[in-house]
Amino acid sequence: MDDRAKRIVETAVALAERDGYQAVRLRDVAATAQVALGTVYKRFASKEEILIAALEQEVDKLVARIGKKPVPGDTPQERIHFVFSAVSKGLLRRPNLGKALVRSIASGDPNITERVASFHGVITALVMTAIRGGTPTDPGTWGGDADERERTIASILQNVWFSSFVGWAGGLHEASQLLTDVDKTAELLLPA
Amino acid sequence: MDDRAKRIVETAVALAERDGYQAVRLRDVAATAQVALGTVYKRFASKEEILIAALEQEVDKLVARIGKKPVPGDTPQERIHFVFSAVSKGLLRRPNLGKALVRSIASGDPNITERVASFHGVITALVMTAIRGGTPTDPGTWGGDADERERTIASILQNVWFSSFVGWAGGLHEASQLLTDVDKTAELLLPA
DNA sequence: TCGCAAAATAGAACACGTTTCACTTCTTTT
DNA sequence: AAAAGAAGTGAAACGTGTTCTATTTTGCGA
Repeated sequence: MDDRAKRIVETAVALAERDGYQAVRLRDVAATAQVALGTVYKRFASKEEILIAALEQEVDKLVARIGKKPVPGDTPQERIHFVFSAVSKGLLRRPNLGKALVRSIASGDPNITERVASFHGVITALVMTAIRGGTPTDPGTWGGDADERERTIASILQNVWFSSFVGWAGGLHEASQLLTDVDKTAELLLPA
Repeated sequence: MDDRAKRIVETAVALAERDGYQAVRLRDVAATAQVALGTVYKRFASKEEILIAALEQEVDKLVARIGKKPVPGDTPQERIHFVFSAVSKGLLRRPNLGKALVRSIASGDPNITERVASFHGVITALVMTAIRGGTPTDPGTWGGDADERERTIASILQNVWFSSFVGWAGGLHEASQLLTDVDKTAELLLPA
């Protein structure tokens, strides 16, 4: 990502953080990033793609923060709690940004399908590492039949988390319910 | 809902079904429904609200179809499969409509929070009935402490279903994965 | 039936995502 | 250093959601 693209994404993040999705007006983004509107569209195909780029940036920061060390916690439950807590933190601390990103993720835009899939993939990898313990960015020993159950559990946890995240973004419940939902699910799915 | 409002929603459904969310152009809706644009906005605050009204109509049809009889199936798993199958059917059979409705549900628009909550409430009720067996529209004996576990399970199942639904709408996977995800979750959560 | 308030209408107007275009400014190649 | 092409710019223009207004139509109580 070149300099201009970085400024564009940073500006979009700042605007989303301050006043939410609808405040990310591309004319304002362009002006604030000191770039022409046409340049914005030379870098990004749409507003959604700018926000997805912002999401990727957040994910990169997250992985840089927690990906290098083994997931802390003595039980799968504790480690799962830690991972989802870390994932949620950045998004909940800036609610307007978080809601704007959810909206993009859930927009259904076919042009961003791959990047949304990649986002889900990163979360899945983190959760699987949390279940069995270890370091997220280590390949470890994956792929065997015995992983099937863990993969299913990771997928369920991620679905619960994501759905609850969307619910929070839509005003259905408080942020605290995110971790409550995940914890309850982990409790039922994992041997004590 | 008066006559004009009905025509508006019907038209929106028809357009969404044919060509998806972006094809629900309110000028077209108005013209096809033989109504002025201003009239559309007297009935509905926004495009999202029209689509949410369409969702409510679908939900009503669903409840009319499966709400009066006991949920069929001898085990909770079978009954859960039946309920989610029924819920998904109407939306998957008309994929463009389904995707348009998901988009509205997940839009995060605060003006529709209550109606989205009500939608989730209906699904939850159906699922809880499926878990213990019985007739959805019967009050039955709810609310005790012993229901807590069932309520949690229902909520998890619903979250998994919804998240998978959003994933399908975004092109992440095939429609068939919806029921696969739910079945796997039910298998892990419920005593055999 | 008359008169009036509410509802509906046609159409203009505005906001913002997106596209297009004519022009300028870099960068690279020779 | 000059030419050529790539990238950036400013501004206009288009589509569609949303709002506004002036006018007409409708329904209803007197």
